Amino acid sequence: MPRSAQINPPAETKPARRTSQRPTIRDVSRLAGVSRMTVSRVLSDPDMVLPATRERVLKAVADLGYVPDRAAGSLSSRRTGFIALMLPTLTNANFAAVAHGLTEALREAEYHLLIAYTDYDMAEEERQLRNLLARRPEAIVLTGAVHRRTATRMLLAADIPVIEIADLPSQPIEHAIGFSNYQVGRTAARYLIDRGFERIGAIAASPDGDVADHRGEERMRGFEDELRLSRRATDLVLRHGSAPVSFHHGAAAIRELLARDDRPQAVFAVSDLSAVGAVMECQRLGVRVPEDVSIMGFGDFEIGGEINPPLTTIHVDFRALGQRTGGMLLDLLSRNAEAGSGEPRIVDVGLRVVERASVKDG
Amino acid sequence: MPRSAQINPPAETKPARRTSQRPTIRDVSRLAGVSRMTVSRVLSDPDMVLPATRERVLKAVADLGYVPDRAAGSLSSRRTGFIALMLPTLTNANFAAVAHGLTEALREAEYHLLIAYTDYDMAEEERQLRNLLARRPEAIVLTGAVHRRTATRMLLAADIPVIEIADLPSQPIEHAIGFSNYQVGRTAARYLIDRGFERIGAIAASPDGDVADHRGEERMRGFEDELRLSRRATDLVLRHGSAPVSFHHGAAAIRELLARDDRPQAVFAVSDLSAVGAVMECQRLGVRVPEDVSIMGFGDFEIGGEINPPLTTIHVDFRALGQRTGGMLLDLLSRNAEAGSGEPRIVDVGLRVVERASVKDG
DNA sequence: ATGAAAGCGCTAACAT
DNA sequence: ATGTTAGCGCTTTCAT
Repeated sequence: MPRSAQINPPAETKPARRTSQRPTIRDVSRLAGVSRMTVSRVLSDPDMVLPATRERVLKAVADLGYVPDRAAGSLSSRRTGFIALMLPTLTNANFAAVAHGLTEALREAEYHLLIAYTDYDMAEEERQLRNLLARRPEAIVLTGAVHRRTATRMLLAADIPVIEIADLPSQPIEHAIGFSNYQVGRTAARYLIDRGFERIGAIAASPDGDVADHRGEERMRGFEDELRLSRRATDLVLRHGSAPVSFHHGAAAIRELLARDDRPQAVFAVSDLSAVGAVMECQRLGVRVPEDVSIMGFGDFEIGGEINPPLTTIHVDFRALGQRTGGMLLDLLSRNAEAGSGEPRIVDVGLRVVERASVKDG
Repeated sequence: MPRSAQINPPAETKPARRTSQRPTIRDVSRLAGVSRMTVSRVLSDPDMVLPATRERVLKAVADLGYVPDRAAGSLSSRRTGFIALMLPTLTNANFAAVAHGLTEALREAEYHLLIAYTDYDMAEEERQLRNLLARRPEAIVLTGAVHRRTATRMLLAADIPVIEIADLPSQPIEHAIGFSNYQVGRTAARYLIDRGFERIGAIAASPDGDVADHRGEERMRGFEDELRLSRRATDLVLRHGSAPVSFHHGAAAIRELLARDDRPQAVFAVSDLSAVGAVMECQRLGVRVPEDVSIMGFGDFEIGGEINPPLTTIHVDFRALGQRTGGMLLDLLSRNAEAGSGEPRIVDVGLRVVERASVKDG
């Protein structure tokens, strides 16, 4: 191929006192005898380059073990390929499933998930949010409903698509995809009332300062509202310990409830984890489920279906939620390239009672 | 403050046709009437700047809602603040705990975890690895022991600290922190042999092409070796279904084992998940644990301690593993700034049998 | 089909 | 204590 016959060295010969030893696009271009742009094209849009040139470049890339630096690419192209995801915790099967589903949906589109989690702490949410935004994600996904004002402001200022998931907020920041935790509570109460129970209880964590499970509390609010509407007492709704709940929580809470004079006939647990813990504790106490007490959970965790008796629960498809979020994201990001980002989208994925054997008729 | 009296506009006045609306360091510098470097200093090393100047800059930052672009910063400083973490899956409580522990350890040092997972697929590991390296992490943590050759080569070429975790590889790439899965198997077998059992079985997933649970298979190898050393038969070691295992796996596998003429007296499950599933299935079948069959698991998942009878298992502290990895990382990255990175470090966090009620003496 | 110039938004290194 | 210069490693844009 013709190379310019100038006396001064061409650009790609420019020496550099580099700190790192990793090859750059310039090293590849020199080795292949092309300009940096040609290397860039081979890597991003191979058909734009003559096959012969392309092969030469590809060989140079392989020989050097060249891996492009996305930070540099992002800076130039203004596309980072990051999607930010903020979760309360990773050590919850349902949230982990969301992350899993999302990653899958985004994998082909070459987006990379940036995960942060808050440990149910709103101050931490704000800190994490700032860190995330510094990475210039092209969109942000977070568990919805309650944020601090400054957090909301930062979100708005970022000027990227925002999707709130899991909890359907009454005032979404922009897009939302999830279900109503309030509705979960009402549904659970309705279900137990319809089974004919009179003394109905619940177990949840107590709301506690900055570290709180707002989602769980919403479920309890719905639960109590529905009880009241049916003229049932709400004094068997127990707030015990602090979030996040787990097996022990349920065990301790059911013990407390069973010790009461007006022991409940049926109990709704804020999470399957608590519910399973409660069932296990009943086994140990010789209290039969559901004959002596019916127990119902939320979240449809795998373990719930495996215990004896299997747990009646309320199911939300978190993995599908993650995948749908991924779909919406892809759509948002592609049409963002064309026209205005369009209307906020609110999707209720709904919920359903999964009837198993831990609840009988009252 | 004195500004140069040149006719051409000084640098900070330079107009830019920017695509994005987000404020840059230049906007802040203009508003505060200082140079960009001063802004940079206020944000990274505030004490270096006069209090009065600092306040002015901070106000400008707040007024504009300025969030620095880390991609640009990384490019310039050659420090991305990323640590890469590659896991088989996020939907396993123990791996999630590793991620959790690691994040905690790194949080203060302002490192950001880049998580990828392979779904136990080695081809995917390679793809993910390339994506991760393109983000120029300062170190990489991965679940150890088995990698493809090209993956190992990429890791070496990246010239950053590599820590293999969970599984202690026989030939570590560099640093390693974990335990020996082979030893887990031997320990389990030894424990059951010492309890006096003769017919000892095990349940695991069958190794299956590219998608395989090498760690689980290692455990089985150790288990079988120990059985042989004690002249026990290994024909009750059952490979059933495919990884990753869960409750159903254990239920199905124990059914198969119990149906045999030479039904085992004791069974080691490759994971607590399988073990719990097995115990639950026994409950349903009316097979008493441990009277009719003893069951032992691995991983010490929370649920194992909650069921009836509580599960005897082998414990590895994954969260501590994550935290220790974080500590090693911090140390490696700081001393990397000083001298050579030093010797490879291999840490065995060990394991211990947690004796509960699901195993009795044979 | 390929290349040259310019610049993305920062910070290291060297002034002053 | 603060400013200036010169890039970091890419991609955009505009030539050719």
